[in-house]
Amino acid sequence: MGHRIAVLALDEVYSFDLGVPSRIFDAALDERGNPYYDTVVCTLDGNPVRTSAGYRMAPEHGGEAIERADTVIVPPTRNCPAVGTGTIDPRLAAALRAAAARGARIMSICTGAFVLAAAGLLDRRPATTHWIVTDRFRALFPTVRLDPDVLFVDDGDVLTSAGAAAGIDLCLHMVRRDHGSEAANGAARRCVVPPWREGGQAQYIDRPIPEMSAQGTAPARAWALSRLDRPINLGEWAAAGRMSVRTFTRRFREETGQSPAQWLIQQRVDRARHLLETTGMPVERVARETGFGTAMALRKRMRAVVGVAPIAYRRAFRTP
DNA sequence: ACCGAGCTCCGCCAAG
DNA sequence: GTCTTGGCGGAGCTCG
Repeated sequence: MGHRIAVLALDEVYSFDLGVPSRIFDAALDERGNPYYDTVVCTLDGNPVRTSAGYRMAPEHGGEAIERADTVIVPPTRNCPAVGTGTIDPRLAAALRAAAARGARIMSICTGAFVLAAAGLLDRRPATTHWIVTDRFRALFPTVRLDPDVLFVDDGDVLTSAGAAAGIDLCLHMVRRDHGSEAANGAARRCVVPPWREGGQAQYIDRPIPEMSAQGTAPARAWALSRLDRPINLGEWAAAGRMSVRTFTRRFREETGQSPAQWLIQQRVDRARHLLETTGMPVERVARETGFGTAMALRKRMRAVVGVAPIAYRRAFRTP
């Protein structure tokens, strides 16, 4: 069996967040259609817990699922004691610490980060949580390097994500990290969600629903994607969107949460990943086709965004 | 390792 | 009065 994931339901767990991991991970399939992950929902002692939505959830697994898991996921709960007092049930803390100590990955969604922090798993480490509880979190856990502005934070064996839907982004990110962007794209397609948003993207976007075509920067983004292999400077890009440079950059950030240049690098890296995974194209050529120009520029960006060099990325994810 | 030219981002502000 | 636009310039970055 593949990678085992245990989603830990605590009392008054939010049912939406509880359901996200199994939905995404069950949709991550290899080229033969076999699942990469084995995802189960459990409670600490195997007993039913209340959900936030007025029904009880009777799990088929208890603490043993946590002991076996390669990844443990903590979704948020309503009236979470960790948010109120900064403390949690000692048995819960012990179970999470034991899992981390044996090398399991620990991940939280939304205010689940309070539980990880209360278990001492985030001390002096970078993390995020829902933007609305930023002050509360800082007051309770001053040693955690909280970044309230991003969708999720991947610190290797500890991953935290922002409010609700950012859990989807983090799950997709994990699939991508483990099995490459083709696998993550496949899972996203099967779940009919957008392929992904990068972790660094802003939590708070003025206009979350980018209006279709209308006015706005959407047509300019499409234009950029159609000529991604060529250099694009801000002036001509803004002109393509029929706006001044100032208005263009302003609207762009409002609509995407990223600056135009950041977004462009993101798109180019995404395309480079795709080419590295699905073709044997030399790195120099991949760099040209993705608008980076030189292999050196591509290497630099890959390292910054993905953390590995192009060749290493291909070795890890090329499907024969 | 360093440097300078050029580009990007964004706060500020005046104009529509 | 309020909102949007876009020019300006400084800080910071990238590239050769």
